[in-house]
Amino acid sequence: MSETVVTRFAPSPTGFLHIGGGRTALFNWLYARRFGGKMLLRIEDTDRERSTQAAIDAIIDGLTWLGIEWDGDTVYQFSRSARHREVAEQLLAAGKAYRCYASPQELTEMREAARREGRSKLYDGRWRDRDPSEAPTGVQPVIRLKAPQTGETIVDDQVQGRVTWQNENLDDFVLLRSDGTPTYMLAVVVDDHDMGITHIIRGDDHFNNGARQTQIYQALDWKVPVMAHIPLIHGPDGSKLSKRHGALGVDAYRAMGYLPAAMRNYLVRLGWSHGDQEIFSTEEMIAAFDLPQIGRSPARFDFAKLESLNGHYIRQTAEADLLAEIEQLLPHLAGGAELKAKLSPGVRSRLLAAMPGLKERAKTLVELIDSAGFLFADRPIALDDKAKAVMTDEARALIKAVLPDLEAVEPWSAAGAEQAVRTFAERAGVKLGAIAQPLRTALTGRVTSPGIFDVLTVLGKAESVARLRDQAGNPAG
RNA sequence: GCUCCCUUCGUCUAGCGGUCUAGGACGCGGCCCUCUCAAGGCUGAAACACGGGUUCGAUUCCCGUAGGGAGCGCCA
Repeated sequence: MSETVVTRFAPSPTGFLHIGGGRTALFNWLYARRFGGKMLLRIEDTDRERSTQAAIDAIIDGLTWLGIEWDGDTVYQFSRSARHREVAEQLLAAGKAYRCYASPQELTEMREAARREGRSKLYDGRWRDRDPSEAPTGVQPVIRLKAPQTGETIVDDQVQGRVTWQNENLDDFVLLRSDGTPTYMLAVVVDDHDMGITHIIRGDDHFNNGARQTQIYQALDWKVPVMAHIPLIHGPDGSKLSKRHGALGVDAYRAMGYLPAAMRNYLVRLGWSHGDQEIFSTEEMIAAFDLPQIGRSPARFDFAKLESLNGHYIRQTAEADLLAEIEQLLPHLAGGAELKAKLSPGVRSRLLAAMPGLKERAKTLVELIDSAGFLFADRPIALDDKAKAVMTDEARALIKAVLPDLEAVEPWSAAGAEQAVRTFAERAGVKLGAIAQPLRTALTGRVTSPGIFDVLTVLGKAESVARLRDQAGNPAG
């Protein structure tokens, strides 16, 4: 009878939800879903100095945006400190832990001396076997685990394999601080146990902690959960992921115009694979995800691939959904508010009509919004530098010459406009491109845009003609 | 310094002793399509870190070397 899978995501609220945390959460979520289990969320806020409500909000927002849902109530670790203390006392009573009266200064000196002499910086166990009567008065002790000094501690990790530590290389670490609050090491074990966690999937940076935590489980005679330590994500140059590289909050990725589905797809393929498959719907990820396919080497973060994936998902998304995404994104963008104000029903329907041509060309939502700028620009249309170079005297002359043909198109349609322009080009003895580029420039102010006949259609006859007249040099009317 | 981990194209990866003249994807080059830019199609360049073993046979197993990473707090 196999037990139900229970995973957890346990971030410390000392900053935003970064990309590595997002992936860890995704893996936990996928694993739980795959095996019909649950994923719990625990906020590790035992560091009162650095934990903030803003960080908690950012983490929850980030997970929500990524589409990762957790089960049950969020557990706040700090609220469980009485229980943590209780377990520390229990260990003390059982002789599995002891009080250490060494002061922080004393320990610093110990480590410095160890370093000078080329010895290990581990705690030397100076209070391990001392008689309690020797305790100095007026000093609040910490409680340390009485860890085994011989033998070995084994972590049978699902990703890293079976790894063995010689116990002499592990020390008597602190369980309870002198102020009576638990350390991370103790709190994690107690909470994971009490919450019924069966699988711990977390970053590789916790791998060494895995051995220490195993010792706590053993001292308590509790069952050690299955562990899976996933490799960290590195920057493009292979070094630690820094802010400059992409160690941004997931909210930053939203602001850059990435879609949650693209983000999930990119993240799931960072360190995990399923044969040659690159594109995964959420259902496919859940169906295929498992621990053995997680690689053991760190992956570098690559914006180019993320962009490519994002472009794919943008193209896959229905026009109306894209419009909704854009409207949700606007408040997160600089200058988004003014743009939002311009979204009248008329502009929205224009945007919707132009969307097929727009989404084909955009790698991010921000690019999409930018390329849609001509739809709500005011006349006369401002030309960018490349557009100015196109707008030569000949170009103006061509626009002026084709205008009457365009004005004669009735009813206004892409097909009608196309026929008029093609016929004109033939008559004038110029290639279609020679007339299309000036038209595009006059209509959009840019040298790239969706197909010119689509632009004409979306803008409508009156607006198109007016914009063309602006550039042809003829004042309207 | 000590402990632990990692090493296939520039990047993400497939590969779990012979099927590898090493596959896919992103990126890059070329061609096609074409009103621009994309998208799409075709195509090209591009990798098993190095040195020893084990084996009839190593990208795959073992040991070194080099390089990279993580940890060594009364932080998490």
